[in-house]
Amino acid sequence: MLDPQLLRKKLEDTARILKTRNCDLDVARLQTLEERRKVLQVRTEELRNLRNTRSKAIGAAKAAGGGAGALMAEVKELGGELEQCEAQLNGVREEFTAIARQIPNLPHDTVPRGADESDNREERRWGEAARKDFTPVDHAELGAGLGMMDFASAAALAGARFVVMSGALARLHRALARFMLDLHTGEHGYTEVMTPFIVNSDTLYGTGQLPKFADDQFQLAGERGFYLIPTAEVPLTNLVKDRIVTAAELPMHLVAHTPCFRREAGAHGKDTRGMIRQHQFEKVELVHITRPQDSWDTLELLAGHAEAVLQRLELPYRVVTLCTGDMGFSAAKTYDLEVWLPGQNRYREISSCSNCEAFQARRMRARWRNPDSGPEYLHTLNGSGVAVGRALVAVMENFQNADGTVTVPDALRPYMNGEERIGRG
RNA sequence: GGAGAGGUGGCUGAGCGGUCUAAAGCGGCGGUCUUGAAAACCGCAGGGGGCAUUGCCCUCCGGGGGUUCGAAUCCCUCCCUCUCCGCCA
Repeated sequence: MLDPQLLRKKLEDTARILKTRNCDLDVARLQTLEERRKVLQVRTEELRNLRNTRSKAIGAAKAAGGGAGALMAEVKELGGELEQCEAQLNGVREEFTAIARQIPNLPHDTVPRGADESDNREERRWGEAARKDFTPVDHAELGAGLGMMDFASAAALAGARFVVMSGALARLHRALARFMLDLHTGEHGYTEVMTPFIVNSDTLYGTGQLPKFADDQFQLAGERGFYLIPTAEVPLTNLVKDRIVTAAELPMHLVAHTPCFRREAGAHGKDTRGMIRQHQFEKVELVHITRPQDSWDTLELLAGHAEAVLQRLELPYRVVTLCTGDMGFSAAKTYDLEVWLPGQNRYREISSCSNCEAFQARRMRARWRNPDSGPEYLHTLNGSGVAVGRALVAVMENFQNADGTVTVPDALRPYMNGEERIGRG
C-alpha cells in the first residue's frame, strides 16, 4: 500500500512514476472520490458530534428527573441522515481502497526504467562457468541417469510440476538446506524461525499476495480461508503485523527453511522440463525488519548474504537489478541473483532480494516507536538465501562429470558423511 | 468433537445501558530530594483519522453485524485463549 497522502496530494506525480511499472492510474476517478470523501467525512463527523452531544443531554435530563421526549425525537431524526452519510462515505472509501490495494510500490530512484527483463541492469558477475571437455547435460537427464530423480512417479502421485527424489540426491537436497541455515545463523547473525506453512488471508494481504495475486495461491477447502504459504517471506514478515515494536528490538534478522507452494497459474508451458518451476519447492528465506533509515544499507547486506551461499558452493552467478517493468508488486528495488546453469547454457534466477520500504508495513500496520517522534512504519526486506531446489539443480549441473556422476562441493561434504561423489549404486 | 470460563491501554485488572472524557496498581518519561543511586513525593503520557492550524472534532474495550435517542456494558455470529472430557503424532 502506498501512502494514501500520495494519492491525495501528489496524485499526478505518482501516476507518472507508476506508468514506468506498467500501472495506469485512473487519476480522474481518484480525484472525484477524494473530493467526495472530504465532503462526506466532514458531514458525517459533524452529525456524529451532534448525536453524541444530544444523547448526553438526554441522559442528563433523565438523571434530573425530567422528560426528554422532544430531544429523543430530534436525535432519531438525525440518525436517518447520519446513516445515509455513513453509507455513502463507506462506499467512497471502499472504492478508493479497492483501487489503492491494487497499486504496486513506487520504484527507488536507482532502479532502471524499462519494460521487461531485457532492460534489467547487470551489476556484477562472480565465478566462471567451468569449461568442461564434454557437453554438459541438464539436471533432469543427470538425475534420471543416477536413478534418483523421478518425474513420472511424481506425476502419478500429484500431477505435473512435482518431483520425487531419492537416495543421495534427496540427501544432497537436505544438505543444501542445512548448510544454508547454518551459514546464516552461524556467520550472518540471523535468528532461525519455524513458522506455520498455512496462513490466513489477512496475513497474505499484509505482504501483498492478496487480493491481486489470489490466482497464484493454493487455497485450502473449508470455511476458514486458509492458504498454503508461497514463501516464508509471508509468515516471517507478518511477525510484526499489528505491532508497535521498540527501538531495542530492531533490526530483526530472520531466517526460515520452509516448503513453498505456488499455483503457477500464469506459467502454462513455461519451464515444464525438470524441477526449475514446481508447485512445491523448498527455500531458505531471509527477512529483515528495520528502521526506515537503515533499509537501503540492509538491502546490500542482504544481497551479500545470499551471494555468500553461492560463493561457498562455488556456483558462478551474476547480480542484476530488476527494471521498473520487471519488479515484483511490493518491492521498491530488487536484486536478482542468477546462477549459471550449464545444462541450459544460461543464467537462471536463484534468489530475489528486495527492499519493500514501508509498503508491506503499511498493509500490516507494523510500526516502531521512534524515540524522537512517535510511531512510524517499519521497513521490510526479504531475499532468498537461497531456493533449495534450484540450488540442487545448479550443483548438479555445475559439478557433473563426464560419466554422469556429480561431485559434492566441499561446503556440503560435512552434511554428506564426507561423500565426495554421487554415482549410480 | 463435547462441556464450561474468558478476551478492556506496554502489562495486571475494575467497570456489565447515560459525567467511561475507562478506576486502580505495575511499568515508562520528566522533575524534587541526593555526592550518585535507590526509596519517597509531585507531574506528564495511548493508537488511528479529519478539519483547521497550535485548537476543535470523529473513531478504537478480540473481528464483523444488530438492538437503542445513547453500547466496553444487551443480542447474533466468527476468531482467539484457558480448564475438563474425548480423540490423536
